[in-house]
Amino acid sequence: MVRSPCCDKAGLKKGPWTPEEDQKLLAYIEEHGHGSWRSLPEKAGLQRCGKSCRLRWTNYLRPDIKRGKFTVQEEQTIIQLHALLGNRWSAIATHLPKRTDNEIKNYWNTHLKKRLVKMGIDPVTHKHKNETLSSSSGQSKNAATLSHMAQWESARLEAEARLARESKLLHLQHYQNNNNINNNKSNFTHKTWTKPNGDLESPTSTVTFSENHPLMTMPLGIPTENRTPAMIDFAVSSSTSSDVTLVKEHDHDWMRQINCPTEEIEEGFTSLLLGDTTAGKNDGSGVSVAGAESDYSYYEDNKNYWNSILNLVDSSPSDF
DNA sequence: AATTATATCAACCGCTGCAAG
DNA sequence: TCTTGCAGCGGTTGATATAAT
Repeated sequence: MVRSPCCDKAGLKKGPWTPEEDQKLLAYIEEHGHGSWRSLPEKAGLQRCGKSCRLRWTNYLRPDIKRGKFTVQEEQTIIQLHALLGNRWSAIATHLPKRTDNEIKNYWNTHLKKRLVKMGIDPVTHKHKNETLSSSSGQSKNAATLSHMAQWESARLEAEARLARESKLLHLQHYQNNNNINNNKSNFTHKTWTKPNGDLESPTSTVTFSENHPLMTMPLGIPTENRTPAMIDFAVSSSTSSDVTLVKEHDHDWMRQINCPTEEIEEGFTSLLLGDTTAGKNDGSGVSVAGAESDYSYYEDNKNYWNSILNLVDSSPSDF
């Protein structure tokens, strides 16, 4: 199916947005919500295609966007999630709710990727270059495990995205209903970007609806004895929750390096990916188990492990 | 001060997935 | 089941800013 790009339409402006255009777009969305992006430009009096308007809104004008320098913690989160998810920027962005996928992508390409390369780490595989060459059987096994984990994680994200879409639809209906009843401009931000409980919500976030669905109902309060150190540390890296204290309960080498200087972070994460038993001591976390268990239990452990991690992240929205 | 190289990031392009008809 | 239209995603481009020579 071949369609000509919407922006090919004669008379439509391209390129940088002017303050006047920004104002028109903002004013329209504040008044009516964006509705159909396709029809928005005409209604808003803009000589732009809907796609351009959507991009301008989601990447720049949205009121809940955090701009400026990335914090070390944000960098760490991006690196960790990139190792898990690859170039799935929107998925990564859901864990950094105030950052846009475009911003994260740019930051990765201009800063983080280069930094990893400088350190001799392949930014695609997150492995040390020299380690990539030597592939022992143990490493192959870990690579296979990682692949299982990635597949599982991928399926989970899809389910999560689906749920988010459904929730968003409901939310939009809620907004529209409210808007019909009380078209009060000053309430815009609240009506559009907040959950019923009043918490801020990113329009692109898929992680803020967990309480509404059994798939995401694993509470933050996983019994301490059932948390793996990696789970705990990952949660710590993603939030400022009370889990912080738990780090002290587990003397674990891997993600604890989150709190170390940046140069050491990737080292630690790469160790995880490689299943480096020296860096990621096997303490039952399922991450760097050495050969004794069957592949099946291996898979099951990891499945539970990642489920726990993602649920922990889900239930502790980042707040940088 | 002028020129060139490099870095940054907003915006565009083309593709994919999904939903509705 | 197929077609169509739309939103969203990821890769890429190009304008601008900054640093180096």
